[in-house]
Amino acid sequence: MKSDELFALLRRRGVLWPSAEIYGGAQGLYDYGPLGAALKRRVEEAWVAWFPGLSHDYYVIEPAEILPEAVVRASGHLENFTDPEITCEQCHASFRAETVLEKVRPEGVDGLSPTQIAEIVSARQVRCPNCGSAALSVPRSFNLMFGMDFGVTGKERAYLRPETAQGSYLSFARMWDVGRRALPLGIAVVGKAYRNEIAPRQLLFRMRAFTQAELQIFFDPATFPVPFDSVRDERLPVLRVARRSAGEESPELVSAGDLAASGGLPEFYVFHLVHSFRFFRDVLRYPADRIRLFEKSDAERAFYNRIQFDIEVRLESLGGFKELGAVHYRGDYDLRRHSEGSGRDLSVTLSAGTKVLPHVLELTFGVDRNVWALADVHLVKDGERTIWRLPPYLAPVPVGVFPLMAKEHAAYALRLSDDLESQGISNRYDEAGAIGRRYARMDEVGTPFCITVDGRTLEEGPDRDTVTLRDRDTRSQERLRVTDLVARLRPALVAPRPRRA
RNA sequence: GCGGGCAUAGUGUAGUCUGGUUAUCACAUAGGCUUGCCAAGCCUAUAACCCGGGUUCAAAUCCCGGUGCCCGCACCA
Repeated sequence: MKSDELFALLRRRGVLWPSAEIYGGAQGLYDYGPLGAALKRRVEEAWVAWFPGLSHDYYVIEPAEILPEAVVRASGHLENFTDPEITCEQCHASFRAETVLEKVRPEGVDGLSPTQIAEIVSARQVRCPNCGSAALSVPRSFNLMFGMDFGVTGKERAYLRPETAQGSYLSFARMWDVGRRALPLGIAVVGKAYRNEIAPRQLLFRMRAFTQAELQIFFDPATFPVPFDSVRDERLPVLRVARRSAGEESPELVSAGDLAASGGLPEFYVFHLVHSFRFFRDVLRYPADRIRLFEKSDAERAFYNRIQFDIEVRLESLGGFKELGAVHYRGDYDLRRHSEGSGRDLSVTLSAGTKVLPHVLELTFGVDRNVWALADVHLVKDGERTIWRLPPYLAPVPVGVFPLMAKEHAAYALRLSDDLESQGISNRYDEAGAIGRRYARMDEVGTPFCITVDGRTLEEGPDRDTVTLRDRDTRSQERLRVTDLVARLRPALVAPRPRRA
């Protein structure tokens, strides 16, 4: 489905719509409706079960969304989260200052003010890379963070967090004591991050307020033991830098063992890459042949990342592979910067007596992007019917309960709906229209199971208190006792989780 | 940010060029009749010209500004 059509469907069904619509909308902001909010919540729950579920020493916290200026100065966001831009007055093309100046100033423009950049442009007679004109504008400096006054004096500055990870770094010292004073230690955050994007576009793929799920694993660089044998034979669809520079865009299947042995990647990194891949393939159920692990080159990744693979999924609506998650080996950059910035030594003493500044492995996941991808991948047309083949444990409404005939079976069906709800089976009751139309409605919102109360349910005899259970994907029906429903449904509604190391 | 295109019920649309009756049609939604396990049929109802200004006797239609969406460029620590 193209993105327009998909978005129209999601709007109509109450999954998602533009924010502040009655005022004409606000760029880069979207609201989730009932179905979208429920779906997003289930995706977050599945993520928490899977990633923080990898170890007893991984914790989920909820840090503040507002960062004092000192924090973003230390993290580098204040100076680096900006893009000095130069615009050509002649042809109206615009470029990063760094690009325009790369010949006359190969060391880059970090730390230069817009005025200094303008002076270099005029002194060196730099011309537009596009049309050759000398009519280049003074660069604007634009910080991608939302800043605000903080406190009553208005003198203090603070910023909405541009990524959730900072909260984990800030909490590390406290968590070292709350946890077992051992490495590895994992700190996960699921929450909003904010970026004042220049050109928000492609719906949920570049928003100004978006939800990230990130696990920061702090570890001793000398040793990060992982049960590597449990993943050694997994074959991963990787697209490495060497293969990319040969012009290839399709991934090749390489075993985890080979990636570590001859591929030059540490075992702990490959281990977590496998678990990330499995989450996308086995939990979100994106088809394996639509997933690729895209290695970022030195030039492409942030300077502090030592290894970076983006997890990409091919989306029909957006016409190509899109980044939905990533695995970053960030080294000791974060704790070192915050040690320097705060004056507090964040290195720790291990039980063996050695003192180390932990390194960070970051597993990051874009929640909103995956909500969109789950629609793109699993929402399919079958003739006249539209079916959202979501994994059952992600379905916003997992169960529908219908009376075959409203007049005769409604009372029983309503009671059944209530009973299921109180036993933790979330469901929707519907008696409007023909039964086939109700099934179709539920197919479209991804409900995997529909229960129908009919004449046999109410009759005396062997079928008393039995109902039909209809499957969304096969459309097959089975007849079973009402008392067996919960045991039958519950296992399908629990997201998978890995075995703990 | 730049350039181009577009904006009509919940959704998709006709009408705009060439200003003029009660703004077209389909689907969806709600109610009724009928039917009773996969979007059936009939009747009825709800519901729209993105926002602001201008031109005109008269604006969905022409002009200006804004907002939003799409495409390309640029950007995405």
